[in-house]
Amino acid sequence: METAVAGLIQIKNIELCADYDFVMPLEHMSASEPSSKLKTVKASCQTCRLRDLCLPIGLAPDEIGKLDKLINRRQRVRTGQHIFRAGKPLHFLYAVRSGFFKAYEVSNDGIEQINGFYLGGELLGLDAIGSGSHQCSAVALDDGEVCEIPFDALETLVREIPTLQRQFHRILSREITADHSIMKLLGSMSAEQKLAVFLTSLSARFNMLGYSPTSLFLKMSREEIGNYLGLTLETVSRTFRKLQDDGLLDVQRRHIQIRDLKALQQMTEIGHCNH
Amino acid sequence: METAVAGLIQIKNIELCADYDFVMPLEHMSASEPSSKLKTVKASCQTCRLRDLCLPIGLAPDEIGKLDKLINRRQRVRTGQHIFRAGKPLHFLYAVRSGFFKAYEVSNDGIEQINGFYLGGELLGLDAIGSGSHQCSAVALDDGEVCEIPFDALETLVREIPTLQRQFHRILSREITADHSIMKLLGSMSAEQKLAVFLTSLSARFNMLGYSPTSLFLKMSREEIGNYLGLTLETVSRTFRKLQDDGLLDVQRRHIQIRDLKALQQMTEIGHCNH
DNA sequence: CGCGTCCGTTGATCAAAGTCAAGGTACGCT
DNA sequence: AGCGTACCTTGACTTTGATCAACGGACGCG
Repeated sequence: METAVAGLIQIKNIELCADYDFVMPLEHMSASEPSSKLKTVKASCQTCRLRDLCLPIGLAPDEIGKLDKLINRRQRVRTGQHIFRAGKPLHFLYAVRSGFFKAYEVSNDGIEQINGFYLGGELLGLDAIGSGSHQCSAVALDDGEVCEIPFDALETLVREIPTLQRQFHRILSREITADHSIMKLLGSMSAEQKLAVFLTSLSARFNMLGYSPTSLFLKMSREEIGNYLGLTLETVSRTFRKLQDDGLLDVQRRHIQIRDLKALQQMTEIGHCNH
Repeated sequence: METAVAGLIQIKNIELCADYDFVMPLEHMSASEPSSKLKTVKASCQTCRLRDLCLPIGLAPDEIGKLDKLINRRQRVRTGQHIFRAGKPLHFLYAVRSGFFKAYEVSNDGIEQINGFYLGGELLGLDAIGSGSHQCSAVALDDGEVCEIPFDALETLVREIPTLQRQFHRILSREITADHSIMKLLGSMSAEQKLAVFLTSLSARFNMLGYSPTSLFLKMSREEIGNYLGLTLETVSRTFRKLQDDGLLDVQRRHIQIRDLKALQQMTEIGHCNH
């Protein structure tokens, strides 16, 4: 459990990046977001430690410079704050620099549906491009930072820099393939498999960001996990228990210690699906 | 039931478009596809009746001309033929001109997962952009035609024509939002709701193409519907029965006559979801 | 420090959909 | 025409996970 806590701290540390001055704190989200106190700083892909995971992959230094000029600011976001809301016009895409975000929709019957969780290096707001307004809302489940990318300017730059264009298309396409995996999960996996996929996916993403792949601190509740995986919160809880009893995990509420990552990954593949 | 058959015939008619000469029949898919006899013709967006649904939306006539130059051919595809296979490198995207297509993946445990069904005006192969090779296979469930769009050339043209760029990005983004709807469906709807969504979606798409929104001829088996919706084929069959007993449908195997579209659409929204 | 709230756990019960099995129907092929 | 196969339907039974309910621990706040 001490290690789990260490994992947590590590996750939080990603946002520490010394070489930027804070520009004046700014009330960004006006009336509709009374609790917002988003600090903004000049963003820089040049020195961002996520530049090999994010939009700038493969860009030459001068091209990254152009991209930097376009991304005017980096925003600090506190837990519980929204970066955008469903229905609002699309002005920016948001690149996650640090923290942990949830994208969700609320249907007119008032039921929430979580579309995904987003970590460092991932892009939020792509589903808004089709209609020009955000389909989902995005909220921080942990303190973090996002880079604000003006969409129109990005499209213009994308026309100038083929490598950037290619990368942008890749990102859009990968969002599609990721959704296809989730569709497979939702349509044909048992509760146990779903949770195994969920954990191994988180594990891999944390690992990519340089954190422990086995010591996870979950930023979301059991209910949110269940919502995302098509399960009830009780089933999520019981399934965590089951995986713990089988010796695959140590579960201490939101601190998850993966004891047997191999076995978890195998559960992901093996076809004891239903249909 | 006669009307259902009429619907079917109508669907097939879309591929009749008199003003193109058939170029020589061509063995397109070489060794791996022994049954292929794909005839190809010069494609033309200019005169395509789907130009307001497809990639050329909003383009000026001269811009459509440029797009035409790039899309070198239109291919006839017979029922059961593949247009591409998972694992093959991405050379082309395919715009459906007519017919009915299924995109699916087979995981290494041999289980098929259907990602979607594609009708006229829709684009196949978008999930290949991320990795550069096709993630899924695409097969015709009915005779039809597809336009072959060289992806590299498309990216180049997209850089030249902002309107085309915008439209391409919209299409990619809409694929994402469509997948999100399916995720919601898979994660939180009852069998009855799933089928209602499935039918109303098909109905709307047929309608958009100019066909009857109430008289559907399904090109896929119960098993394929179930696979897509996260149900077994038996449940699909029973649920069709239930909807028929409730007076919403007439079901004659694959001929579906929608008796109460309004009611079907309402089932789609109402929140007797589970979690 | 003590209280209240939120979140997670656990148990008992129930229902929806999966599984297994047995026909039935349409359609293509010889 | 007759046969065979693939697909669909229907029934009986089982199972997984949802639902309802009670409780317990952690944390924040007065």
